[in-house]
Amino acid sequence: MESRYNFRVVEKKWRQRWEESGAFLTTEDSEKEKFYCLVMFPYPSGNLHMGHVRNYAIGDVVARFYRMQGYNVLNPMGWDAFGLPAENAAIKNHIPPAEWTWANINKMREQMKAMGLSYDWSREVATCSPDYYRWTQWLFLRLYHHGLAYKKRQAVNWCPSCATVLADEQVVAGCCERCDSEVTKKDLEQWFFRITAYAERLLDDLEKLKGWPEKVKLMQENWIGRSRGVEVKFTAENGEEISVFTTRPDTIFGVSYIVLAPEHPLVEELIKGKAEAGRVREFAARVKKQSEIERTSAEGEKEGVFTGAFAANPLSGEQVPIWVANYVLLEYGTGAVMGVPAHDQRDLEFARKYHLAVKVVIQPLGDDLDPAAMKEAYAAPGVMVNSGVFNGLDSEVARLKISGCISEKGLGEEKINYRLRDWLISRQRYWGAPIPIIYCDRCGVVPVPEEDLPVLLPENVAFEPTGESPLLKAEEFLKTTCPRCGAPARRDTDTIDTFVCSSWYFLRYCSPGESGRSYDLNKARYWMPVDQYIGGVEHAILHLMYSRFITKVLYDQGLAPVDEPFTNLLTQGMVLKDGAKMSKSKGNVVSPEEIIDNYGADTARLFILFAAPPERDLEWSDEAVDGAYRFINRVWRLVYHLLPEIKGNQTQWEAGALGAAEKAVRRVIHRTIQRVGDDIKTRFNFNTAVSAIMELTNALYHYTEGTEQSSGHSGVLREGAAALITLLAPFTPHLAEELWEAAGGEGSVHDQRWPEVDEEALQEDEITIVVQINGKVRDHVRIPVELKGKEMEDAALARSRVKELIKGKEVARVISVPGKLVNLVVRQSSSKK
RNA sequence: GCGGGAGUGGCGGAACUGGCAGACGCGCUGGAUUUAGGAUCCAGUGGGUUAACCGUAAGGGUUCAAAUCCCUUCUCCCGCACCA
Repeated sequence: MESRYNFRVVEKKWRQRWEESGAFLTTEDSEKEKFYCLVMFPYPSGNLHMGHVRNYAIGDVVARFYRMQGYNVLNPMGWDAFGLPAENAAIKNHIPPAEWTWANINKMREQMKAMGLSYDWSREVATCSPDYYRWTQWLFLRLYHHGLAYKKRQAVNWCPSCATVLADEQVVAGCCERCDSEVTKKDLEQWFFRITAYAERLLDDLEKLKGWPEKVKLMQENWIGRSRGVEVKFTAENGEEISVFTTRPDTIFGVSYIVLAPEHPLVEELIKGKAEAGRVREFAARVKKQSEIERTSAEGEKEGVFTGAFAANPLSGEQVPIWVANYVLLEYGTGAVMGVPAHDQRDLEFARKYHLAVKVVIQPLGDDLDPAAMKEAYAAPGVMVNSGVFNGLDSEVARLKISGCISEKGLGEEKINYRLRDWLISRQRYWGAPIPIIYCDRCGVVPVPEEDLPVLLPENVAFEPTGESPLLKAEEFLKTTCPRCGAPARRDTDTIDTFVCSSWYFLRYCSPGESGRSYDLNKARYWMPVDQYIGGVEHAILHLMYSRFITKVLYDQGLAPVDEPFTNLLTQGMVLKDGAKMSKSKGNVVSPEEIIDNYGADTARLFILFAAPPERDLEWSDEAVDGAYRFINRVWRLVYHLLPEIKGNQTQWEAGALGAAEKAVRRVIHRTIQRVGDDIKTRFNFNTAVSAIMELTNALYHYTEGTEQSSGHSGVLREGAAALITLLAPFTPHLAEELWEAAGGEGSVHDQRWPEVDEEALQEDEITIVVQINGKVRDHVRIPVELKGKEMEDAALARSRVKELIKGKEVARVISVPGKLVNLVVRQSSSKK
């Protein structure tokens, strides 16, 4: 063993050995309990960034830890390899997307390997490989055949820069999630997945996900957005029925107008022949042109026009004017709402602006609302007024009664609405899995038969900077024959949203080599669900909800062994530098390659795990990296100096015969074993786990330097060194492996069992407790551990310092907490005494 | 606006069920070693007139005891954004 640690040599040596020995290859083993540890696979941009390093370092600690706990651990890695950057590179540099992507994959795989991650590389998958996307296409067909994939024409989100459509989830604040350009609307015929059919289950099953952060569940809950209410039919003067959705049927007598979305199909009927027709059409045209942002921004001015038509309130019979306004969305509910200005803030604002009636139908207790003076709508419960037979009722009661009354009389029905929309999965891009659909003039839409999959992406295509998908011009791809009638037909030129590719990869990892099926259900049954999933919060809605949806669909068809894919979820924070996310434009990027070159993978891993708990953002610090590096060298030196004591030494000791210093060290050793295990397993607090290991290192240093040798000395050192090395193994695997070998350990440190806590070693005879006077710490006292109540109190009162401080005072009360403290509550003694 | 999270030394962060605030690390100060620097080792390091006291965003409360529980306010971060 060298006296100085040479990470370059050592890290390389062990990576080679692990690879040669297949140390991390995994197979199903019914004897062992499985643990599926998964980090979100990356898009192969070609370069690992610090966020990746953090993600994989965390995952690797978890995987290695559970392996040492005796679990059969699946820890795979792969590539979310379809996507726009490959196409952009093709346009810019004339490199085919496949070539570019595979080159990046090879580069990133090397970078990952340099981190010393314990992946089973034999299970690697890439979504752009035909062996994989064949099954993504198969998945599409499964949905298609079950009525869960359908095509429809509608105004969809269009990103002009990516020249493709986007799902609602991929539009962030009116901009493209990927490139930030402003999203516009385009009328197109597109493929959708009927995720709304699963809205209720996606919502209800959130409850099953005990191991998910509340925050993520809440985000999904809000996104799905369930609301219970009633659809009520108002009748227009021309006899047309207008359905409106409301969650507040109790306010129905307060309706003073009806509003339709400008795109509502009934608008044209209503304005036919009316003087207002021109103005309404003009208004509707203008609103449609508004971008998503203008239209939906909260501060946006509510605007509307009167249609000239009226409708009858189904309960009161009252005639109310029908308006068209920009704040009503066609896609939600029925695309029409009832306006109740007195009890809804938006309606009040609208009513004030256009001088519409305000009618109070719910009075707060002990107050009297004045409709003419109201500045804020009253949305809380109260007593019903101006509501016919419902007057005097509590509004909460009235809500149910009115709702019941409406459905009984056939005026409408109770309904649950979701904000979740169907998932638009068509993309007008080349670099994705082609949608396996054929259009035949005779047969119409024909799915590609499963045995004809994959529909291969043509490789001989030209990329031009027009933004148009090259598939549109790929004649040999386009032209095909109808599988049903054999007539000439053409293929769908769109590709499948890459989020579909990534919503089943965790199943593919269970049996990645399968060529005759998407995956082996028995193997999936063994491995699924993922026990620990780790990734960024940015996927809280998109990827995580899509994966849940796809898993449920497969489950319902008997194809997946579970209906929720991820048991536990850890969402890691970002890596920041100078308080901001690392980005090229800010020039605050720290390259993982450089850090690994200069300090080694173990240092990089240790720093990142130590600097902050995983859910929180992590501030990069060059100095702290030095600190991690120093610690690693400190451990090396410690073991180097202990080598003569520990190597080949088999001295045993009688526990009772140990000296006080030896007992103290053993206590630290076993407390550390306990703390590190707890921190990893129950709290993911790798930072405190590392700090505990640092304390152990310090304790061993102090023990070797400051103590005379006594009984059990070498044995205790050996125990301490072994614990230190094994506890470090998940964090700094190369260092641990080298030290393990140097210290004469058998086999690989990563095959060792996690050390057991010796409860006896934790026992203390004497402890220090705190003595408080009136809640302030005034003294400490050593007492036998088992002392309680009165005895503790006596020990405290026996202290001279305590005596001094309470002299002439009366002890009114004593609180003693065994093992912790004694608190004496004193006051000036009364003169009567 | 609604929903969620956070606020602790010079810095990153500890403090698990209310029980010694600041573990561990960085930085800093002093010392040892060294021709020197670096590296290493040891000691110290919340403020404070060095001892009372004050200190966990601010103010109030509950309690023998509050970073931790309750109320009010402020700041920052994240998500949703007219969802009827």
